[in-house]
Amino acid sequence: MPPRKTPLRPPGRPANAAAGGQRERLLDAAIALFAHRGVAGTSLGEIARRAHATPALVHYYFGNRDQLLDALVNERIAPLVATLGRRVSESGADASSTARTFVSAIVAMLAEHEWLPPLWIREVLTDDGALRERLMARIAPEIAPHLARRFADAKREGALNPGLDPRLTVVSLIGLTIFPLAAQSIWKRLLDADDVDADALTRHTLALLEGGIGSRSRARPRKSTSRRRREHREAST
Amino acid sequence: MPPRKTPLRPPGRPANAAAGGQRERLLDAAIALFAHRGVAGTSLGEIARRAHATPALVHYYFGNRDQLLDALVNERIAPLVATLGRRVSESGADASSTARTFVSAIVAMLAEHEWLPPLWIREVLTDDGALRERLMARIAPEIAPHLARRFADAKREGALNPGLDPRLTVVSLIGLTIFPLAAQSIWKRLLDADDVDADALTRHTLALLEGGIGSRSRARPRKSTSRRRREHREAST
DNA sequence: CTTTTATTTAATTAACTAATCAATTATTAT
DNA sequence: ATAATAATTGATTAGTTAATTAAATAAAAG
Repeated sequence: MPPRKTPLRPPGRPANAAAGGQRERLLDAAIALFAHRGVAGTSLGEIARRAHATPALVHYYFGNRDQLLDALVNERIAPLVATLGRRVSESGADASSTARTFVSAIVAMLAEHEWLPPLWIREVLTDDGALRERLMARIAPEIAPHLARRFADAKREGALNPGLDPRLTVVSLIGLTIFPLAAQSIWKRLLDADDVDADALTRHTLALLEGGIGSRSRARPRKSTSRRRREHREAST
Repeated sequence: MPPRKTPLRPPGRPANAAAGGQRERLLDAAIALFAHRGVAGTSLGEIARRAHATPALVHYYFGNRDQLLDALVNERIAPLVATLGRRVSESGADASSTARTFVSAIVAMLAEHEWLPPLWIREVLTDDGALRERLMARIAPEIAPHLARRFADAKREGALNPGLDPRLTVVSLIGLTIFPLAAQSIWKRLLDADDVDADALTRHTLALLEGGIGSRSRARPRKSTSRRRREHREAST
């Protein structure tokens, strides 16, 4: 009585070649959906549907949601972070160049894998994010503390802006990169900035890190009202 | 047959005074839960329970989830943003002082209302966030474009670091403030930075905006033809 | 005393969702 | 060829949870 809608694909093992890489396709679908609607908001069935497969197949390959997440972290995220870590630790020893390398590398990486910023925001930044513990335990410690140590050393040697906290400097760098990429759709609409691409973001951010917000080449309008007492710094070039 | 567990409170209007401000308590509970588990991840029943009320009461006051969100935005978020907007637009006309005012004011505001950063991250930044459209439509336009215009003017007058994009400058400022506050629990743990409070963040961020990451007082490492010039001055530890 | 307001309990309605099984077919190894 | 294994499906089950409404009740306001 239930008229078969359209037996899209009959059961049984499919004639090979066509079916190549179902598992990877499932991972792709999972990533895309997780980035869009969050891990908690995505059912295994949806993942399957998006990959033109069935819920049972997801179960076949991954067992359950948790193991799916493990696979996702191990096979898709960890390698990216490892590469980033390698690049940063190979960068020059001085703090500024480390920071520059980090910014360029992370922007490039996030721009190439556009699913990563939203996923990060949702599932790492968020208190009950499904990836937070996994990433905190395994991959974040490879980069952040390392950077913080470098900045602390630099500060001790007087090579860092003395007003900065080395640890917050790490946080600032992440805020200056992940956040803008994750929020793209908002500010592009709000500020009419469709023309801005990853490269422009990198250049802008590097300029900010290089010289701060104000222009060095001009006499600052002396503004006595605020606490701008500290005119000790030499605006040398 | 079902033995009445404990009729915690009998039906009917309660002896007044004790019950004052149920509605506000429901809003408080909603905010706290939304910040923790997200709007989609919070049932009206949970909100009620946290406010020591019943699901039906939520319905009585707000009708449905959507109207609850409206109330939340109108009564709790919009006023905060309006105040912020006022402060920024009253700030001095030059770009640097506007930026400084924005940073101090937004950090103070977010630190005072700790539910706001996580809520923002989850429900505004996120593609399907429950607050995105509401905020984009009503309150974001009051601040961001205004700032962008100021920075654009400043750049034209040579009062802004010429490497900066005025629109991205707005984005950077937000990334430097909301993000660190939203991610506190992560970096405090990861970087062992429990001592850092909102004030320290403000100072750090203002210093970064003032002078960038490097120290001005030192001879810059002469531009060695490429960055391959990494001598191992590797400090201790 | 009547009406309105605030509040509860209980019932109704409406979904999904994850997980597992048994059946089915293709491929590979023998 | 045949048997074993791998890949895949549809169907079923059972568990969960949520929003909404209706009816009941008590206090407060008029």
